[in-house]
Amino acid sequence: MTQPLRLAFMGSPQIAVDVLAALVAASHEIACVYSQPPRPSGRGKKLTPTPVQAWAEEHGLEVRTPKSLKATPEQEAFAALDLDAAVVVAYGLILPQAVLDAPRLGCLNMHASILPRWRGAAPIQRAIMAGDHETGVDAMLMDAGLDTGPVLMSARTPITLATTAGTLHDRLAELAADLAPIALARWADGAITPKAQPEDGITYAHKISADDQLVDWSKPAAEVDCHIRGLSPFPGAICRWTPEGEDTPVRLKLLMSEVAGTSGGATPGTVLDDKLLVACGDGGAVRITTLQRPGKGPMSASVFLNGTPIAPGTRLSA
RNA sequence: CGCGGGAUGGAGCAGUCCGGUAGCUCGUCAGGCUCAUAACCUGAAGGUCACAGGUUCAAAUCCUGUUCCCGCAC
Repeated sequence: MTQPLRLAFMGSPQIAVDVLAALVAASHEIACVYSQPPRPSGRGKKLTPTPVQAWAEEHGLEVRTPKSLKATPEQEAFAALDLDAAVVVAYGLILPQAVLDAPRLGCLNMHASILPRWRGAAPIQRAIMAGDHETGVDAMLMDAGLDTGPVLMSARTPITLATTAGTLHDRLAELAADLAPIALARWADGAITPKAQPEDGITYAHKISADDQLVDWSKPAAEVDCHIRGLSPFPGAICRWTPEGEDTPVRLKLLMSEVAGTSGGATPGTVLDDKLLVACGDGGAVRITTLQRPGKGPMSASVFLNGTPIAPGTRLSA
């Protein structure tokens, strides 16, 4: 193994914590941790630090939470750390050129897709939603573009019909935590030649919007299923259901499903049996197996239906 | 004080507005039917209705306070 390196770590969500922990375990010196500033969140709208900040403070690491790195003083403070390298995982801030150039070995980013596919904010969800059969983690050298830098190393993992954004996230976090120290060490040793990303196959993983959550029943069953799994458990695929005898639709969050049966020509969105088999657009159908309603936690469909039967013929909308 | 929902046998819910016998679906247990079953039939067990006060002849239900849980927002 190589010499310990003097590093800065930049990241915000849980997946970044796993990588940070791996770097600490690999005996690198973490000179400073950067994370997004605490935001009002959680019930009661309390100011909550990011998972990375919380973890770093627990482990006695210095934490900085600037709103932006555009200001010269911030950049000078960063340069003054006199770093070998910075490791960036889902930080959420743009790194100006001055920051990218400051560390001796540059800035390494761990990205949760096989680039150039799914550059951007939500690669995990987008890969499942698009029906990809494989994804992975890339370690790459950052440049000024959005996830455009040359790739150092990759780790791949399959996506199956049982994969959700949640399980995939955990799997990729593991891979990223394994890969980061290795890629860093080999890069520091000069053992890797960075490989420019292919020109072909570029896609962008745009942030999930509220509209992206809505289920479009007119799509083929397989796509509806991927859509549901790709947004589970967060932020969740949404459809609306109007209980019998009421006017106001209830927002249902669909968390797990499987392709099953046929629509028999029924209008997409029609419930076909008493176990939440829903007609889709290609003559196929999807069975909802886990769901959640407002004010309640996630529930398997059978449990949900015990207290809230939904009759065949009921129409679900987006 | 960000907004909102909730606490009722083991699970999910109704009942609360308009106080008066604890209800539904499922599970569990026993028995039956069946070549057989997660199917079907019959029966049974299991609840201080979150907690504490108050009003009342009478409170799951009305009033006051408390605790705990959850959704939205990320």
